Amino acid sequence: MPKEDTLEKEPKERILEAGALLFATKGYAAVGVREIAELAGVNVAMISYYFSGKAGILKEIILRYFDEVKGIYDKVLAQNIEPEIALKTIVKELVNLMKKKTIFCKVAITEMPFNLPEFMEFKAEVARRHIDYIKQGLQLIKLFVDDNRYNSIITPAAISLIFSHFLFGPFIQKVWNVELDENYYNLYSETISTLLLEGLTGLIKKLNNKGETK
Amino acid sequence: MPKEDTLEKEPKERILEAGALLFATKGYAAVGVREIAELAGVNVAMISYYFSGKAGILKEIILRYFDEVKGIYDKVLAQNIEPEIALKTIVKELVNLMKKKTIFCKVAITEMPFNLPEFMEFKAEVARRHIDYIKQGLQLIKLFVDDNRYNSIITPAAISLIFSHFLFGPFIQKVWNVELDENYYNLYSETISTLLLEGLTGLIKKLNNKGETK
DNA sequence: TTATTAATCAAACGATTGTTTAATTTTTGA
DNA sequence: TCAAAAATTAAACAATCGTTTGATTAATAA
Repeated sequence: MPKEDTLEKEPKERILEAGALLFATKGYAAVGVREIAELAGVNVAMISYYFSGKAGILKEIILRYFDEVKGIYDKVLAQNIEPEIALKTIVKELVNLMKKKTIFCKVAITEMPFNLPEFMEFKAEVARRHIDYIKQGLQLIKLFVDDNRYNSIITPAAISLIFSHFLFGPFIQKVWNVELDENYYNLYSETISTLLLEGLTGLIKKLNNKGETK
Repeated sequence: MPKEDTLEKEPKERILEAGALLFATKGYAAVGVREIAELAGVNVAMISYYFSGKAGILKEIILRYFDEVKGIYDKVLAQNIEPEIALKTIVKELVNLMKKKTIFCKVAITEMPFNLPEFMEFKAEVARRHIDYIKQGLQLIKLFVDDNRYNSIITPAAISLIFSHFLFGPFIQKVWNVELDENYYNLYSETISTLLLEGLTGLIKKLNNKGETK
Protein backbone atom coordinates (compact mmCIF):
# COMPACT_ATOMS: atom_id res chain seq x y z
CA MET A 1 0.00 0.00 0.00
CA PRO A 2 1.62 3.25 -1.10
CA LYS A 3 1.68 6.05 1.41
CA GLU A 4 -0.34 8.38 -0.78
CA ASP A 5 -3.35 6.20 -0.09
CA THR A 6 -3.28 6.68 3.63
CA LEU A 7 -5.60 9.43 4.78
CA GLU A 8 -3.21 10.68 7.40
CA LYS A 9 -0.36 12.84 6.21
CA GLU A 10 3.27 11.97 6.73
CA PRO A 11 4.51 12.33 10.31
CA LYS A 12 6.86 15.16 9.34
CA GLU A 13 3.97 17.14 7.95
CA ARG A 14 1.79 16.37 10.92
CA ILE A 15 4.49 17.65 13.26
CA LEU A 16 4.76 20.83 11.22
CA GLU A 17 1.03 21.45 11.33
CA ALA A 18 0.71 20.66 15.01
CA GLY A 19 3.64 22.96 15.75
CA ALA A 20 2.13 25.77 13.70
CA LEU A 21 -1.23 25.44 15.39
CA LEU A 22 0.26 25.46 18.87
CA PHE A 23 2.77 28.23 18.16
CA ALA A 24 -0.03 30.35 16.73
CA THR A 25 -2.25 29.98 19.76
CA LYS A 26 0.25 29.88 22.61
CA GLY A 27 3.45 31.35 21.27
CA TYR A 28 6.66 29.54 20.41
CA ALA A 29 8.27 29.57 23.82
CA ALA A 30 5.11 28.50 25.61
CA VAL A 31 4.76 25.28 23.63
CA GLY A 32 6.53 22.10 24.68
CA VAL A 33 7.77 19.45 22.31
CA ARG A 34 5.70 16.79 24.04
CA GLU A 35 2.55 18.77 23.39
CA ILE A 36 3.44 19.04 19.71
CA ALA A 37 4.22 15.34 19.49
CA GLU A 38 0.96 14.41 21.16
CA LEU A 39 -1.12 16.57 18.84
CA ALA A 40 0.76 15.23 15.83
CA GLY A 41 0.34 11.68 17.07
CA VAL A 42 4.03 10.89 17.00
CA ASN A 43 6.78 10.15 19.47
CA VAL A 44 8.66 13.08 20.98
CA ALA A 45 11.92 11.90 19.51
CA MET A 46 10.51 12.32 16.01
CA ILE A 47 10.79 16.09 16.34
CA SER A 48 14.52 15.98 16.78
CA TYR A 49 14.68 13.24 14.17
CA TYR A 50 12.95 15.26 11.44
CA PHE A 51 13.66 18.86 12.43
CA SER A 52 16.74 18.45 14.61
CA GLY A 53 14.97 20.20 17.47
CA LYS A 54 12.01 22.37 18.29
CA ALA A 55 13.49 25.42 16.59
CA GLY A 56 13.67 23.50 13.32
CA ILE A 57 9.88 23.40 13.13
CA LEU A 58 9.64 27.16 13.33
CA LYS A 59 12.43 27.65 10.78
CA GLU A 60 10.63 25.41 8.31
CA ILE A 61 7.36 27.30 8.82
CA ILE A 62 9.01 30.66 8.22
CA LEU A 63 10.88 29.46 5.15
CA ARG A 64 7.76 28.03 3.56
CA TYR A 65 5.83 31.19 4.21
CA PHE A 66 8.43 33.42 2.61
CA ASP A 67 8.58 31.15 -0.40
CA GLU A 68 4.87 31.69 -0.89
CA VAL A 69 5.18 35.44 -0.49
CA LYS A 70 8.03 35.54 -2.97
CA GLY A 71 5.87 33.62 -5.42
CA ILE A 72 3.10 36.19 -5.15
CA TYR A 73 5.38 39.18 -5.67
CA ASP A 74 7.18 37.58 -8.58
CA LYS A 75 3.95 36.64 -10.28
CA VAL A 76 2.20 40.00 -9.94
CA LEU A 77 5.19 42.21 -10.65
CA ALA A 78 6.11 40.22 -13.77
CA GLN A 79 2.79 41.24 -15.32
CA ASN A 80 3.79 44.91 -15.47
CA ILE A 81 0.24 46.08 -14.92
CA GLU A 82 -1.13 49.41 -13.77
CA PRO A 83 0.19 50.56 -10.35
CA GLU A 84 -3.15 50.70 -8.61
CA ILE A 85 -4.27 47.34 -9.92
CA ALA A 86 -0.93 45.78 -9.07
CA LEU A 87 -1.20 46.95 -5.49
CA LYS A 88 -4.75 45.70 -5.22
CA THR A 89 -3.73 42.35 -6.71
CA ILE A 90 -0.82 41.92 -4.32
CA VAL A 91 -2.97 42.73 -1.32
CA LYS A 92 -5.69 40.39 -2.52
CA GLU A 93 -3.20 37.56 -3.11
CA LEU A 94 -1.58 38.08 0.27
CA VAL A 95 -4.96 38.05 1.96
CA ASN A 96 -5.86 34.91 0.06
CA LEU A 97 -2.67 33.28 1.21
CA MET A 98 -3.42 34.18 4.79
CA LYS A 99 -6.99 33.00 4.52
CA LYS A 100 -5.85 29.67 3.09
CA LYS A 101 -2.98 29.16 5.52
CA THR A 102 -3.89 31.39 8.40
CA ILE A 103 -1.99 29.55 11.07
CA PHE A 104 1.23 29.16 9.12
CA CYS A 105 1.21 32.83 8.15
CA LYS A 106 0.46 34.02 11.64
CA VAL A 107 3.32 32.02 13.08
CA ALA A 108 5.73 33.05 10.33
CA ILE A 109 4.89 36.72 10.80
CA THR A 110 4.58 37.04 14.53
CA GLU A 111 6.71 34.29 16.02
CA MET A 112 10.32 35.25 15.80
CA PRO A 113 12.23 34.30 18.93
CA PHE A 114 15.07 36.64 18.21
CA ASN A 115 16.56 36.03 21.58
CA LEU A 116 17.70 32.61 20.45
CA PRO A 117 21.15 33.29 19.01
CA GLU A 118 20.72 30.79 16.22
CA PHE A 119 17.66 32.67 15.04
CA MET A 120 19.26 36.09 14.89
CA GLU A 121 20.94 35.88 11.51
CA PHE A 122 18.27 33.62 10.11
CA LYS A 123 15.60 36.19 10.88
CA ALA A 124 17.67 39.10 9.56
CA GLU A 125 18.18 37.37 6.23
CA VAL A 126 14.54 36.43 5.90
CA ALA A 127 13.28 39.87 6.92
CA ARG A 128 15.54 41.65 4.45
CA ARG A 129 14.21 39.43 1.70
CA HIS A 130 10.62 40.28 2.52
CA ILE A 131 11.33 43.96 2.72
CA ASP A 132 13.15 43.86 -0.58
CA TYR A 133 10.05 42.45 -2.23
CA ILE A 134 7.94 45.25 -0.83
CA LYS A 135 10.47 47.81 -1.99
CA GLN A 136 10.55 46.38 -5.48
CA GLY A 137 6.79 46.29 -5.50
CA LEU A 138 6.33 49.87 -4.38
CA GLN A 139 8.96 51.03 -6.86
CA LEU A 140 7.30 49.28 -9.76
CA ILE A 141 3.89 50.64 -8.93
CA LYS A 142 5.26 54.16 -8.59
CA LEU A 143 4.27 54.53 -4.96
CA PHE A 144 7.83 54.45 -3.74
CA VAL A 145 9.28 57.29 -1.71
CA ASP A 146 13.00 57.38 -2.28
CA ASP A 147 13.95 58.26 1.28
CA ASN A 148 15.38 55.83 3.77
CA ARG A 149 13.61 57.39 6.72
CA TYR A 150 10.23 57.33 5.02
CA ASN A 151 10.78 53.75 3.93
CA SER A 152 11.53 52.70 7.48
CA ILE A 153 8.10 54.07 8.36
CA ILE A 154 6.04 53.16 5.31
CA THR A 155 7.15 49.57 4.85
CA PRO A 156 6.32 48.34 8.36
CA ALA A 157 3.13 50.39 8.20
CA ALA A 158 2.05 48.69 4.99
CA ILE A 159 2.87 45.22 6.28
CA SER A 160 1.08 45.85 9.56
CA LEU A 161 -1.92 47.19 7.68
CA ILE A 162 -2.21 44.20 5.38
CA PHE A 163 -1.79 41.69 8.17
CA SER A 164 -3.78 43.58 10.80
CA HIS A 165 -6.69 41.16 10.70
CA PHE A 166 -4.43 38.23 11.45
CA LEU A 167 -2.37 40.01 14.04
CA PHE A 168 -5.55 40.43 16.04
CA GLY A 169 -6.45 36.82 15.47
CA PRO A 170 -9.42 35.36 17.33
CA PHE A 171 -10.16 38.80 18.78
CA ILE A 172 -11.95 39.93 15.66
CA GLN A 173 -14.56 37.22 15.93
CA LYS A 174 -15.01 37.68 19.64
CA VAL A 175 -15.32 41.46 19.71
CA TRP A 176 -17.27 42.25 16.53
CA ASN A 177 -19.01 38.95 16.06
CA VAL A 178 -18.60 38.98 12.28
CA GLU A 179 -18.78 35.91 10.10
CA LEU A 180 -15.40 35.23 8.53
CA ASP A 181 -16.60 33.88 5.21
CA GLU A 182 -15.35 34.50 1.71
CA ASN A 183 -17.37 37.69 1.37
CA TYR A 184 -15.76 39.06 4.48
CA TYR A 185 -12.25 38.47 3.21
CA ASN A 186 -13.14 40.07 -0.10
CA LEU A 187 -14.39 43.10 1.77
CA TYR A 188 -11.25 43.01 3.88
CA SER A 189 -8.78 43.02 1.00
CA GLU A 190 -10.84 45.67 -0.79
CA THR A 191 -10.89 47.89 2.27
CA ILE A 192 -7.23 47.43 3.09
CA SER A 193 -6.28 48.11 -0.51
CA THR A 194 -8.23 51.34 -0.45
CA LEU A 195 -6.77 52.44 2.86
CA LEU A 196 -3.26 51.71 1.67
CA LEU A 197 -3.69 53.20 -1.79
CA GLU A 198 -5.45 56.38 -0.66
CA GLY A 199 -3.05 56.74 2.23
CA LEU A 200 0.04 56.40 0.08
CA THR A 201 -1.15 58.66 -2.74
CA GLY A 202 -2.26 61.23 -0.18
CA LEU A 203 1.12 61.09 1.50
CA ILE A 204 3.03 61.40 -1.76
CA LYS A 205 0.87 64.29 -2.89
CA LYS A 206 1.53 66.05 0.39
CA LEU A 207 5.27 65.45 0.09
CA ASN A 208 5.32 66.86 -3.44
CA ASN A 209 3.39 69.96 -2.40
CA LYS A 210 5.84 70.50 0.41
CA GLY A 211 8.71 70.21 -2.05
CA GLU A 212 7.13 72.79 -4.38
CA THR A 213 6.35 75.41 -1.78
CA LYS A 214 9.80 75.18 -0.32
CA MET B 1 16.69 58.10 55.69
CA PRO B 2 13.48 58.20 53.67
CA LYS B 3 13.25 55.91 50.67
CA GLU B 4 12.82 58.78 48.23
CA ASP B 5 16.44 59.67 48.79
CA THR B 6 17.79 56.36 47.63
CA LEU B 7 18.83 56.40 44.01
CA GLU B 8 17.60 52.89 43.37
CA LYS B 9 13.89 52.50 42.92
CA GLU B 10 11.74 50.28 45.08
CA PRO B 11 12.17 46.54 44.51
CA LYS B 12 8.62 46.23 43.21
CA GLU B 13 9.27 48.82 40.55
CA ARG B 14 12.61 47.26 39.67
CA ILE B 15 10.94 43.91 39.15
CA LEU B 16 8.34 45.52 36.93
CA GLU B 17 10.97 47.21 34.79
CA ALA B 18 13.18 44.15 34.55
CA GLY B 19 10.18 42.06 33.60
CA ALA B 20 9.10 44.53 30.95
CA LEU B 21 12.58 44.69 29.45
CA LEU B 22 12.94 40.92 29.30
CA PHE B 23 9.39 40.29 28.07
CA ALA B 24 9.92 42.86 25.34
CA THR B 25 13.11 41.30 24.05
CA LYS B 26 12.47 37.60 24.59
CA GLY B 27 8.75 37.20 24.93
CA TYR B 28 6.77 36.44 28.05
CA ALA B 29 7.00 32.66 27.97
CA ALA B 30 10.70 32.64 27.19
CA VAL B 31 11.65 34.58 30.32
CA GLY B 32 12.22 32.86 33.64
CA VAL B 33 11.50 34.35 37.01
CA ARG B 34 15.09 33.88 38.10
CA GLU B 35 16.29 35.96 35.18
CA ILE B 36 13.89 38.75 36.11
CA ALA B 37 14.94 38.60 39.75
CA GLU B 38 18.60 38.73 38.84
CA LEU B 39 18.17 41.76 36.57
CA ALA B 40 16.06 43.49 39.18
CA GLY B 41 18.59 42.65 41.87
CA VAL B 42 16.10 40.94 44.12
CA ASN B 43 15.42 37.45 45.37
CA VAL B 44 13.23 35.18 43.24
CA ALA B 45 10.64 34.90 45.95
CA MET B 46 10.04 38.65 45.77
CA ILE B 47 8.18 38.18 42.51
CA SER B 48 5.55 36.00 44.09
CA TYR B 49 5.61 38.24 47.13
CA TYR B 50 4.82 41.44 45.24
CA PHE B 51 2.99 40.19 42.16
CA SER B 52 1.78 36.78 43.33
CA GLY B 53 3.53 35.13 40.42
CA LYS B 54 5.13 35.81 37.09
CA ALA B 55 1.81 36.54 35.40
CA GLY B 56 1.16 39.34 37.87
CA ILE B 57 4.04 41.33 36.42
CA LEU B 58 2.52 41.22 32.96
CA LYS B 59 -0.93 42.09 34.26
CA GLU B 60 0.43 45.15 36.00
CA ILE B 61 2.26 46.26 32.84
CA ILE B 62 -0.86 45.92 30.70
CA LEU B 63 -3.06 47.72 33.22
CA ARG B 64 -0.68 50.65 33.51
CA TYR B 65 -0.43 50.95 29.75
CA PHE B 66 -4.18 51.05 29.25
CA ASP B 67 -4.51 53.66 31.94
CA GLU B 68 -2.15 55.88 29.98
CA VAL B 69 -4.02 55.28 26.74
CA LYS B 70 -7.32 56.08 28.41
CA GLY B 71 -5.79 59.31 29.68
CA ILE B 72 -4.81 60.34 26.18
CA TYR B 73 -8.19 59.62 24.64
CA ASP B 74 -10.07 61.36 27.42
CA LYS B 75 -7.87 64.43 27.23
CA VAL B 76 -8.01 64.88 23.46
CA LEU B 77 -11.66 64.02 22.97
CA ALA B 78 -12.74 66.38 25.76
CA GLN B 79 -11.35 69.31 23.79
CA ASN B 80 -13.93 68.89 21.03
CA ILE B 81 -11.55 70.09 18.35
CA GLU B 82 -11.60 69.66 14.59
CA PRO B 83 -11.69 66.00 13.42
CA GLU B 84 -8.45 66.07 11.49
CA ILE B 85 -6.54 67.81 14.24
CA ALA B 86 -8.00 65.51 16.86
CA LEU B 87 -6.82 62.47 14.95
CA LYS B 88 -3.38 63.93 14.48
CA THR B 89 -3.19 64.82 18.15
CA ILE B 90 -4.20 61.36 19.29
CA VAL B 91 -1.66 59.74 17.01
CA LYS B 92 1.03 62.13 18.17
CA GLU B 93 0.22 61.55 21.83
CA LEU B 94 0.19 57.78 21.37
CA VAL B 95 3.53 57.93 19.58
CA ASN B 96 4.89 60.13 22.36
CA LEU B 97 3.75 57.61 24.92
CA MET B 98 5.44 54.83 23.03
CA LYS B 99 8.60 56.84 22.62
CA LYS B 100 8.70 57.63 26.32
CA LYS B 101 7.82 54.13 27.52
CA THR B 102 8.75 51.99 24.56
CA ILE B 103 9.32 48.78 26.43
CA PHE B 104 6.20 48.93 28.53
CA CYS B 105 4.06 49.71 25.51
CA LYS B 106 5.59 47.00 23.40
CA VAL B 107 4.97 44.41 26.07
CA ALA B 108 1.45 45.63 26.75
CA ILE B 109 0.55 45.56 23.07
CA THR B 110 2.28 42.44 21.87
CA GLU B 111 2.56 40.17 24.88
CA MET B 112 -0.79 38.69 25.65
CA PRO B 113 -0.46 35.02 26.56
CA PHE B 114 -4.12 34.34 25.98
CA ASN B 115 -3.55 30.65 26.26
CA LEU B 116 -3.16 31.03 30.01
CA PRO B 117 -6.70 30.55 31.31
CA GLU B 118 -6.29 33.23 33.92
CA PHE B 119 -5.51 35.76 31.21
CA MET B 120 -8.51 35.00 29.02
CA GLU B 121 -11.11 37.24 30.62
CA PHE B 122 -8.55 39.79 31.65
CA LYS B 123 -7.53 40.26 28.05
CA ALA B 124 -11.11 40.40 26.78
CA GLU B 125 -11.97 43.18 29.20
CA VAL B 126 -8.85 45.16 28.41
CA ALA B 127 -9.20 44.73 24.64
CA ARG B 128 -12.82 45.88 24.65
CA ARG B 129 -11.85 48.96 26.58
CA HIS B 130 -9.17 49.90 24.07
CA ILE B 131 -11.47 49.31 21.12
CA ASP B 132 -14.19 51.38 22.74
CA TYR B 133 -11.82 54.32 22.97
CA ILE B 134 -10.99 54.05 19.30
CA LYS B 135 -14.65 53.82 18.41
CA GLN B 136 -15.50 56.87 20.48
CA GLY B 137 -12.59 58.69 18.93
CA LEU B 138 -13.50 57.89 15.35
CA GLN B 139 -17.12 58.79 16.02
CA LEU B 140 -16.25 62.14 17.49
CA ILE B 141 -13.92 63.05 14.66
CA LYS B 142 -16.52 62.07 12.06
CA LEU B 143 -14.40 59.33 10.51
CA PHE B 144 -16.57 56.58 11.82
CA VAL B 145 -18.20 54.09 9.48
CA ASP B 146 -21.35 52.82 11.11
CA ASP B 147 -21.02 49.24 9.94
CA ASN B 148 -19.93 46.39 12.15
CA ARG B 149 -18.04 44.61 9.37
CA TYR B 150 -16.13 47.71 8.38
CA ASN B 151 -15.33 48.45 11.99
CA SER B 152 -13.91 44.99 12.48
CA ILE B 153 -11.53 45.82 9.63
CA ILE B 154 -10.79 49.48 10.22
CA THR B 155 -10.14 49.40 13.96
CA PRO B 156 -7.43 46.70 13.92
CA ALA B 157 -6.01 48.34 10.82
CA ALA B 158 -5.74 51.69 12.57
CA ILE B 159 -4.17 50.21 15.67
CA SER B 160 -1.68 48.16 13.64
CA LEU B 161 -0.79 51.23 11.62
CA ILE B 162 -0.14 53.43 14.62
CA PHE B 163 1.90 50.79 16.41
CA SER B 164 3.65 49.41 13.35
CA HIS B 165 7.01 50.88 14.30
CA PHE B 166 6.96 49.09 17.62
CA LEU B 167 5.59 45.85 16.30
CA PHE B 168 8.71 45.61 14.19
CA GLY B 169 10.86 46.57 17.12
CA PRO B 170 14.64 46.37 16.76
CA PHE B 171 14.21 45.46 13.11
CA ILE B 172 13.75 49.03 12.04
CA GLN B 173 17.16 50.05 13.29
CA LYS B 174 18.85 47.00 11.89
CA VAL B 175 17.34 47.03 8.42
CA TRP B 176 17.14 50.75 7.59
CA ASN B 177 19.84 52.02 9.88
CA VAL B 178 17.91 55.15 10.85
CA GLU B 179 18.58 57.19 13.95
CA LEU B 180 15.62 56.99 16.29
CA ASP B 181 15.81 60.50 17.67
CA GLU B 182 13.07 63.01 18.39
CA ASN B 183 12.99 64.19 14.79
CA TYR B 184 12.42 60.68 13.62
CA TYR B 185 9.43 60.16 15.88
CA ASN B 186 7.97 63.48 14.80
CA LEU B 187 8.29 62.37 11.20
CA TYR B 188 6.79 59.05 12.18
CA SER B 189 3.68 60.43 13.82
CA GLU B 190 3.25 62.93 10.97
CA THR B 191 3.52 60.22 8.35
CA ILE B 192 1.26 57.77 10.14
CA SER B 193 -1.32 60.50 10.71
CA THR B 194 -1.32 61.33 7.02
CA LEU B 195 -1.57 57.70 5.97
CA LEU B 196 -4.45 57.10 8.33
CA LEU B 197 -6.28 60.33 7.59
CA GLU B 198 -5.94 60.13 3.82
CA GLY B 199 -6.74 56.45 3.87
CA LEU B 200 -9.88 56.88 5.95
CA THR B 201 -11.23 59.90 4.06
CA GLY B 202 -10.52 58.14 0.78
CA LEU B 203 -12.34 55.06 1.97
CA ILE B 204 -15.34 57.01 3.21
CA LYS B 205 -15.52 59.01 -0.01
CA LYS B 206 -15.48 55.78 -1.98
CA LEU B 207 -18.20 54.28 0.18
CA ASN B 208 -20.40 57.35 -0.26
CA ASN B 209 -19.92 57.32 -4.04
CA LYS B 210 -20.89 53.69 -4.09
CA GLY B 211 -23.99 54.46 -2.09
CA GLU B 212 -24.99 57.25 -4.49
CA THR B 213 -24.54 55.35 -7.71
CA LYS B 214 -26.47 52.39 -6.39
C1' DT C 1 15.70 -14.30 1.52
C1' DT C 2 18.81 -11.45 3.62
C1' DA C 3 21.54 -7.51 4.65
C1' DT C 4 20.91 -2.50 5.05
C1' DT C 5 18.72 1.49 5.97
C1' DA C 6 14.97 4.22 7.75
C1' DA C 7 11.47 4.98 11.06
C1' DT C 8 9.60 4.66 15.53
C1' DC C 9 9.53 3.84 20.25
C1' DA C 10 9.92 4.02 25.58
C1' DA C 11 12.94 5.56 28.81
C1' DA C 12 16.11 8.39 30.90
C1' DC C 13 19.24 12.58 30.70
C1' DG C 14 20.42 16.84 33.24
C1' DA C 15 18.73 21.40 33.32
C1' DT C 16 15.34 24.61 34.26
C1' DT C 17 10.54 25.89 35.17
C1' DG C 18 7.31 28.79 38.73
C1' DT C 19 6.17 28.54 43.37
C1' DT C 20 6.43 27.69 48.37
C1' DT C 21 8.44 27.17 52.78
C1' DA C 22 10.55 28.51 56.87
C1' DA C 23 14.08 31.14 58.83
C1' DT C 24 16.15 35.67 59.17
C1' DT C 25 16.75 40.50 58.75
C1' DT C 26 14.86 45.09 58.49
C1' DT C 27 11.49 48.43 59.26
C1' DT C 28 7.78 50.32 61.73
C1' DG C 29 4.96 52.23 65.41
C1' DA C 30 3.82 52.57 70.28
C1' DT D 1 13.24 50.22 73.77
C1' DC D 2 10.69 46.56 72.28
C1' DA D 3 7.16 43.87 70.20
C1' DA D 4 4.69 43.44 65.69
C1' DA D 5 4.78 43.72 60.87
C1' DA D 6 7.08 43.88 56.58
C1' DA D 7 10.74 42.67 53.70
C1' DT D 8 14.16 39.56 52.20
C1' DT D 9 16.64 35.39 51.99
C1' DA D 10 18.41 30.49 50.82
C1' DA D 11 16.71 26.19 50.07
C1' DA D 12 13.75 22.85 48.44
C1' DC D 13 9.39 21.61 45.95
C1' DA D 14 7.37 18.89 42.18
C1' DA D 15 6.81 19.57 37.40
C1' DT D 16 8.29 20.28 32.98
C1' DC D 17 11.79 21.53 29.65
C1' DG D 18 14.37 19.89 24.98
C1' DT D 19 17.33 16.36 23.73
C1' DT D 20 19.64 11.83 23.51
C1' DT D 21 20.12 7.01 23.87
C1' DG D 22 19.65 2.33 22.64
C1' DA D 23 16.50 -1.08 21.37
C1' DT D 24 12.90 -2.45 18.22
C1' DT D 25 10.07 -2.48 14.16
C1' DA D 26 9.25 -1.46 9.26
C1' DA D 27 10.71 -0.57 4.68
C1' DT D 28 14.00 -1.09 1.07
C1' DA D 29 17.08 -3.17 -2.14
C1' DA D 30 20.17 -6.81 -3.72
